Amino acid sequence: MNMPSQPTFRALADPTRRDILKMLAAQDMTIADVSGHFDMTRAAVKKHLTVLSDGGLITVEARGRERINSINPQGFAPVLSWFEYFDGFWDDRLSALKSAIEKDNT
Amino acid sequence: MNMPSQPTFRALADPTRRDILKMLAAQDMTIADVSGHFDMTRAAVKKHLTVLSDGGLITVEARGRERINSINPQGFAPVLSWFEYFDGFWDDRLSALKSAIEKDNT
DNA sequence: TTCATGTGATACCTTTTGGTATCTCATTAA
DNA sequence: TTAATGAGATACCAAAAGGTATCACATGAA
Repeated sequence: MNMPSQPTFRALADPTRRDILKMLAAQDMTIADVSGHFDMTRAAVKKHLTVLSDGGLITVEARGRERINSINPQGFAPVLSWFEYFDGFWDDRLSALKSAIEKDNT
Repeated sequence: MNMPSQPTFRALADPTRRDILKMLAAQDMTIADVSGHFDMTRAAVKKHLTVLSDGGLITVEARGRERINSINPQGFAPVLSWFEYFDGFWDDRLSALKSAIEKDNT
């Protein structure tokens, strides 16, 4: 029943795709919308969107001749559950990790 | 002050490297130790360890002619803090996400 | 209908990536 | 001192990844 997590990790590995996810978190966008924010061809953006879709991180819905790309929160589950594996080993180190996150966000 | 997160995301993108991290979570290991668990050359494993080190996910300490590889919990901070960006957008969807994680772990 | 627009799909190119083979160096044991 | 052992470094290779260029197709507006 577990989704394979590899396509999701792979989708997150590229900085352009992570930027796209941030944009889609703010609002749904067509491919043309997304392309307008990057210095690359629409075809390249389309490829990134396909990878994101394969990773389950976005969903695509047709509306007329447009394709609405939306972020899919559930798609993050495989990654987050993978991280949870380590919780058991970090009983005492976990607080150090959390403070590290605080610093990183400063 | 922010560490660049790209090397970390990149390090996590490979399934072999994620397996190595799980092994190192259980116990520190030399390169030979890690290599014993995979059907690939020591040189290939060494490359993976270098990528993990570049991503800040492990630390390496010399002990005699051996190199002890240890997991570095703080190294996960850039990734976890990246995920936190989305929390603001998922105020209401967050519960759906969490239940999705539960399912994924079943 | 006619034409512009949003998208899909394919071929092609360059760089990166994951892997092997091989040689060398440093350290430890005999 | 002399092996044997653990590891680093380099060259090399095939496949995957990120990108462009280009053509085809469906939909909406005039």
